[in-house]
Amino acid sequence: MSAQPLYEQVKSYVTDRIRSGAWRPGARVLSEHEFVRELGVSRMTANRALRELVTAGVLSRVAGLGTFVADLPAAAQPLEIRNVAADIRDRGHVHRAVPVRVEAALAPAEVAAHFGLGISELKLFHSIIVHFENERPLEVEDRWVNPTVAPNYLGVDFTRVTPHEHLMQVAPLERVEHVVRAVAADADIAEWLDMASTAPVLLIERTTWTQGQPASFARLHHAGSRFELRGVYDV
Amino acid sequence: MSAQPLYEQVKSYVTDRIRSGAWRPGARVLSEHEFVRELGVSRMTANRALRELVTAGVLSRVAGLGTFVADLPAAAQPLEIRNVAADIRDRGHVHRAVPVRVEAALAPAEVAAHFGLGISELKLFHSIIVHFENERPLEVEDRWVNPTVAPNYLGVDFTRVTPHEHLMQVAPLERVEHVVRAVAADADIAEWLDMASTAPVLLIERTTWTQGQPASFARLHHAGSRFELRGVYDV
DNA sequence: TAACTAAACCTGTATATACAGGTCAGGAGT
DNA sequence: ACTCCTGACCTGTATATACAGGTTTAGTTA
Repeated sequence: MSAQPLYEQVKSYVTDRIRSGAWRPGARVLSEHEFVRELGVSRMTANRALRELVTAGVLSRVAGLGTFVADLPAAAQPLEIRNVAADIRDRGHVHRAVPVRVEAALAPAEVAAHFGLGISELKLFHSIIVHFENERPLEVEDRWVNPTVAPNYLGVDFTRVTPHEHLMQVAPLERVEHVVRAVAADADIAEWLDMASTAPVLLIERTTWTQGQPASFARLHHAGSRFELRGVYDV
Repeated sequence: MSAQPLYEQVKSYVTDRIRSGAWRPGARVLSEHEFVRELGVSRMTANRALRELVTAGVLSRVAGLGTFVADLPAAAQPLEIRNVAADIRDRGHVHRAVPVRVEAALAPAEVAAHFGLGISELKLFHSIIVHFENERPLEVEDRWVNPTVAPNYLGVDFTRVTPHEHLMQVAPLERVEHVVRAVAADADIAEWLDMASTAPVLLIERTTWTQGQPASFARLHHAGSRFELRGVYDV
């Protein structure tokens, strides 16, 4: 029929009016039955359009009351954390990974805490890998891995497979948590990232769980001058 | 009938198998007709469940081929940027905003660029506000505002209304862009945030558009030791 | 052998219908 | 004046049905 599906046209009908200011936050939008009368679509089509705008955060609905423009469209803006290796290749640049350390080691207390361990005798797998973009260091990946989840971790060739890719292969991902902070580089990080000591570093801490147990805890250090996170929110 | 809607049960049926590892990334999941036969639901119910898992990034579908477990469930992990004032109050703490500067001024070149202006004669509105959490400075909000969008900006009492709240009131939000970086504090920021000069700062740059034109460009400086972004991804 | 075709799948969209249950206003009864 | 009930309207879920169009395989034809 037309270029766009009907339910997308209904969504545009709503978002156009929100963007133009005709419908302001908190205002009531048409009911499903009103869309049926006004636009000549079926209720199920109107329902799908409105439901999808709810999951997108644009509208909010109360059964029995009506549908409303969401109060705070900017309350929580999403940002994207992406895979570094894929990111570099997407930019058309050359990615190279250099393993600095691959070992079994006792985790320091603050790392052990992420695995739900106390001061433990258990050795974890530990890897430090420097990721280069066109031969400039971009990220230092300092990762601790639960040996029961990835028993062959120490034997992986990390110049060809990233730790994340290996973990995804051996165990299904169940939950990922990220914390982003700005910190000062310590001596090691500064050297690996080829920058002045105490220079600002964008640190992403990523904890992953699989089948109910912590699988991996990674600290991703990025040179502040060479790395940024981006996010765009439309409508 | 049961506690959970049918389509949610179908979603759980799928995510349970993905979490357990029975269905791995790239694997084919049941077709809609197979769900009808296996689970005794209608095709529309199966369709809704699978469609919602696609928008959640868990599955991917190809018309004519089938439905598959998404290859990279961790390809792009969402992070949340939230409203500072609301964030502080959500933690049960006291928020106080102190306007340091509210003026009309010529924008420096790198700010003017965000408004699509060259080296311009046009004065923009400019505000610098320090946000305190329990009397400790948490964020310095350095914002430039398009006067045509918010003509009364300079008259707002920023101890009571945040600039963001005022902008939301006078103009509908159309697009928001964020860039997150780690930078070293300059002398002013360090003083306002009560920390050592050149200490690491988590900088969020937020540009907003309304009705096709740039409305506001804000630099949100956060003490690295006191601020973090968090995001959790499940299933 | 190579090219075309038909059948059997698949997802994507759109509709009519049905029932459940939440919310509110107004009227009936105490 | 107050309570209760009912009816109108709302969203939420579930189904059967229909048609369009993509993909693959098998079979047929040139």
